[in-house]
Amino acid sequence: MVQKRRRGADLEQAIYQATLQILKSKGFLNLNFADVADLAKTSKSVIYRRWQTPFSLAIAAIQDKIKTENHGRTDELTLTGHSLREDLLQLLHRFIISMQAFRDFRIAELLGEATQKQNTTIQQLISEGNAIDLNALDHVLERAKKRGEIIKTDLPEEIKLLPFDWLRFHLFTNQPLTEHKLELLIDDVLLPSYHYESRINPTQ
Amino acid sequence: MVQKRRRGADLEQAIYQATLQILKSKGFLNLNFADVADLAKTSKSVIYRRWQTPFSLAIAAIQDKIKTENHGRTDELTLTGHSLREDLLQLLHRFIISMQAFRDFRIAELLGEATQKQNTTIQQLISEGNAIDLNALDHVLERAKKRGEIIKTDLPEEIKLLPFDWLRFHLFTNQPLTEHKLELLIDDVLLPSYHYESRINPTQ
DNA sequence: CTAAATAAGAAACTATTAGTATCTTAATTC
DNA sequence: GAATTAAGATACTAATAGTTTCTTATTTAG
Repeated sequence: MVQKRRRGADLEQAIYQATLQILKSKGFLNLNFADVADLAKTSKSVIYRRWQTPFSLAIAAIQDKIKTENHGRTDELTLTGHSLREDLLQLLHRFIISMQAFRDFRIAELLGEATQKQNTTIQQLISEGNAIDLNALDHVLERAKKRGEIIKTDLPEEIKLLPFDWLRFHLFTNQPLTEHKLELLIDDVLLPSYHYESRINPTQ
Repeated sequence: MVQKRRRGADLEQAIYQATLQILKSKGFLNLNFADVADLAKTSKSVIYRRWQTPFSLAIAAIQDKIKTENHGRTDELTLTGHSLREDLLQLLHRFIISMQAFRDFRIAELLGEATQKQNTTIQQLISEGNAIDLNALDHVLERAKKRGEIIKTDLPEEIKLLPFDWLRFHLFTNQPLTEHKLELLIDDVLLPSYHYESRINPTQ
């Protein structure tokens, strides 16, 4: 006998898949429960029972994808570079790859809604992401220190997060993220910053 | 005799003012023609005759404000610093001030809509802004060069725009833009980057 | 100064759609 | 096998975006 009705986790997965597909094709601003229900071959009421708004559904679907795919966590990257530069390239390359997945879901559109609602889930996702990125960068800097390559590893968190912020900004504003830009960032900004000897302010 | 009906530019200004006020208080996502009409003490149809969507109205209102107030253009700033560091502080401080005005209008919410529509007006606004910022930074670097302070003025545009991008990212993600962060950016990133002697890649 | 043209403003109307409620029945549990 | 739970279908309600029509104030032209 064939199943006529899905339920529970099974059904939920179908809804998440439909949600992500619509996010990709039409974007968050055109995401509504009726379309998701149609695509997932279920009913509007089923979705209303589970989520309050298309926003919370979208967040849930994305979180689910992150959870199941564990998408390119930068802190689980095994670094094989023989220099700070190589390690940084590896790290930020991985970061870009994992970000591309989000670009597909047009999360930039979600951001507006999130800031409006002072959404805590999004804030949490961001700060979790930041923690992972910080960790990864610290690892890179430690390796460089051991190699005897650099002077500074005590940079403030804001500055350590700068490369990730900058790349995310490019993503949000739909500016292409190329390998070349990555090299510019590393050679012209990050390496000088991490190598810089003193933090004396030449205020004259 | 008192005017009973405003028209033309007069009326348009009233609509712009109402639009900006609603952007401030409720944000773009809650901007609709009916509310604007009410607040501007005019009629919905008057607005529909002029603009297609709340989005285009919002853009028009913001553009109008930029035009009339010429809001803190960084390229018209007269620099008085006696060092690169001081000039950078002055420039980026001014930048932050002018950005705050936009923050009030919650343009982050607009961004989602803009990226969805591949909006050219926004793209144009951004690239105009970039040109102004580049210009201003070049001026700062030139002054430093004349003082004999720095080595590099031939950085690629992407890198010259980095401080502005970073600050904008903070704005969009509602992270506080403090004077302290500005100093970190300048001391730990920009000065090292602009001073860095060689661009040899230490790939071993 | 008057007639014609233009555009503001009011109001009613239509269509869409978000959200809710109700009911039937499949699937699960006890 | 009865009772419970939840899926899925359908219909309903309320809100509102957008349109249309009409009246009249204001401007322009003769």
